[in-house]
Formats: sequence, C-alpha cells, structure tokens
Amino acid sequence: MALRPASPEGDTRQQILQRAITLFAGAGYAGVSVRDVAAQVGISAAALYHHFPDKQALYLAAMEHAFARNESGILAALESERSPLERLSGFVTGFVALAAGDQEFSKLVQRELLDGDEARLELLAEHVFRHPHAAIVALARELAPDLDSYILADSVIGLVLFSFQTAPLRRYLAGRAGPPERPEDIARHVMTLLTRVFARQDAP
Amino acid sequence: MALRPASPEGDTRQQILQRAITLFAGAGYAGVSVRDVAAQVGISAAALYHHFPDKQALYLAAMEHAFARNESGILAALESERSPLERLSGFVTGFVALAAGDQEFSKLVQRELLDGDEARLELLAEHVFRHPHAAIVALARELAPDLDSYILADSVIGLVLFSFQTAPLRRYLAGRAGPPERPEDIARHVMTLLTRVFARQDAP
DNA sequence: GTCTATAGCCTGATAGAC
DNA sequence: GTCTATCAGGCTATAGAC
Repeated sequence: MALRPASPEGDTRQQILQRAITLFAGAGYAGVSVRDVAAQVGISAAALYHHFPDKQALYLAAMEHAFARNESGILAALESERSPLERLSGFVTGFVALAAGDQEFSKLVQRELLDGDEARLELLAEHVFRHPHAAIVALARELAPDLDSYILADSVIGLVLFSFQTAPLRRYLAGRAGPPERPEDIARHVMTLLTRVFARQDAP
Repeated sequence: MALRPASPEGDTRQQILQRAITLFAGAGYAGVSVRDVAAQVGISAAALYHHFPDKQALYLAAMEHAFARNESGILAALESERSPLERLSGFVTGFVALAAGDQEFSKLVQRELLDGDEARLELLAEHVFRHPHAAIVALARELAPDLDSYILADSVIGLVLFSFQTAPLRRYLAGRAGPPERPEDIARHVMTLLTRVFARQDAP
C-alpha cells in the first residue's frame, strides 16, 4: 500500500478528488455540478461516472479525503510530554497553521456544520475532532478543574477557527488598516487570552 | 410610514421575504429555487417575478430584511451607562439570546461569511456588526488597554457565535450526555472566561 | 397581481462505440 | 477508461391572457 507509485487508474481518481475538494469548498454541494468537476480534471462527465457511482458518493469521498489528509497533523503537538500549558500552546500553534495552510479544509468544515447530515457530521467528528477534542478536554481539566472542561475545549477550538471564519468581514470593520493578521499573530493572541483564563489567581 | 397597516401589495412581498429567509438559511442560495420560494408562499414563480426582478435581487432583499430585523436588539445593552463589565455582560447575554432566538439569522451570517461577495459582506458589516463591534472595541480598550482591542472584540463575538455553530457537532463528541446547553449556560460560560481575561492581575 | 404556457439552458445520469 | 450523444427533468426568466 505504501510502495506502488500512483497506479494509472488511481491517479485520475486522486485528481478528481483533489479538484472536487477545491470546488466544493468554494461553492458548496449545490453550487458545483458534476460537469464542473470533470471539466477541471479535463475529462467528460461520463468518464467521471466511471470512478464514482453518483454525485453524493463523489462528495462523500472528497470529504473523507480532505479530512484524512489533516488527521495526523493536529495530533502531534498534543502527544508530547511537556507541561499542560506548553502542550496547549503547541496545539494552538499547530491548529492555526492547519487552518491557515489548508483553507479548503476550514471551509469544508464550515459547510458541513451548516449542511451536513448525520452521517457526514459523524465522519467529521470521528476523523477530525474526536481525538484532539478529547485531548483538549483532558488538558482543560488539568488547567482549570473548576470550569466545565467540555465547553472550555469548544472555546479553545472556537477562538482559533473563528479568526479565520470572520477574516472576509474584517476588511469592512473599522480600525484595521494593514494586511490581515499572520497566523503567528492569531496563535499568539489566542494564547494570550488562554494564559489569562488559565492563570491561577493567587491573589484575592 | 408607521401607521398604514400592511397594504395588500406589501403583504405578499413581506410573505415572500419571510419564506425566502427560511429557505435560504436552510439550504443556501444555490440550494433554493425561485419555484421553492413561490410554492411556500402559495403563488406561482411568475407571480414572484412581479415583486422582484430576479433571484439575486430577491436574495439581497431577504438578507436586508433578515439583518434589519436584528439591527436594534443587540445595541440596547451596550448603550446603558453602567460599568464596562456590566455592559459587556449585557451584550453577551443579548447576543446569545439573539443567536438562540433567530437561528435563521445565525445561519445566514455563516453562509455570507462563506459565499458573500463584496457588496453583501459590506451590507452585513454595516447593518449587523459595525456598530456593536465598535462598541465592543471601545469596551475592550477600557477593560484591557494592554491587549489588541480589535482582535479582542472579534474573540468576544466569536466565543458566542461558535457555541451555536458547533452545536450540531457536539452530539458526536464524547462527554455530553444530556440535552444541548441552554442559552443562559452559554452566556454564563462566556462571561466566566471573559471575566478571567479582563481581571486585573494585582498579584505577581 | 396572478395565472398558464413556454423558451432556452443546465442538471444528474445512462447507452453504447472505441 | 474515455468519449459523444442523449434523455428526462429542473432551472431562471419571459409572454400574454385574465
């Protein structure tokens, strides 16, 4: 499974999935036609139907592909043996880099949150969020035992993702002159906030 | 403009807008046909074209209507003369209530963030976010002069909205047995976090 | 202001040749 | 595995009667 270097048939299939991810991320399921995807690959719609039985199956396979290619990345930072706050910082940095580097992924997640049926939401939870979410819940329990760890974990993820979701709007809200924030800026800001949240209040 | 009680023509137009908001929020621009909207109102598609020149104009009018009906609500809490932290709490409570009470509105905002062109994003910024955003920026500057007020304001809004965006996914993430959180729970949690962020660290 | 009818195009999907 | 050709149906939008 690891060696064979892109068998000829699998190559077209991979290319279809890649183009489909880009198009679906940009315009959503209803906004993309099978012909659109085929045209991007450079084949006819009929040829695409040789690789996937129907549009729904193509969409689902594209989701699985997009989610799987990001599955491992998020976890690395959480697995280390450093202090809780350092592990949290590692996760935030890695998650910001992921969201910034693969914006198609971020958009697909957003679209699934809006339109995903039960099966696709479970796929998203399983492949993308289940493991890191559990790790952050544990982390939150260590860092702030007095708060609800589950809601806290959601907030950590939310602080990162929301920065990217609202990026298109930020241009129209006053006060921001220069270019959009760099990923490092976002990660640093989120950690500034979280450090304050998790700081033990030793004083009154 | 205030007295005339629903002139006969305006009534159909209002009904079209109302149904369009519901449908567009549920399935997006590409996922809803003009026939769908007309059928919901109980008229033919041709009749709908008497009220709006084309589908794009119908969509834009629906957005304006959905945004306008929420314009005033968010602001009330921010205008009072209480302490900064009380005003923040008032905003969070009001904003959570808005997002929970009008989920069509929340969905439309999400969809616009994904698919909105420049004109519609500016509409969204102007009618929905500009004024409260500016107020929260000012609030953030009062509460934490050492942090970036703009990013901080985004985070406040993000903490609230993200709780609702991820609600469909939460069902598939471990640890949550009971029913989804009530709006009051979300508001209280967000304020718990923000109170910690804004607490002046008097001790080392 | 609403209807029926229809033009012209795009859609998902299939048949059959190569 | 890919093509051309095609089908049946849905789409936006318009024409014209009432």
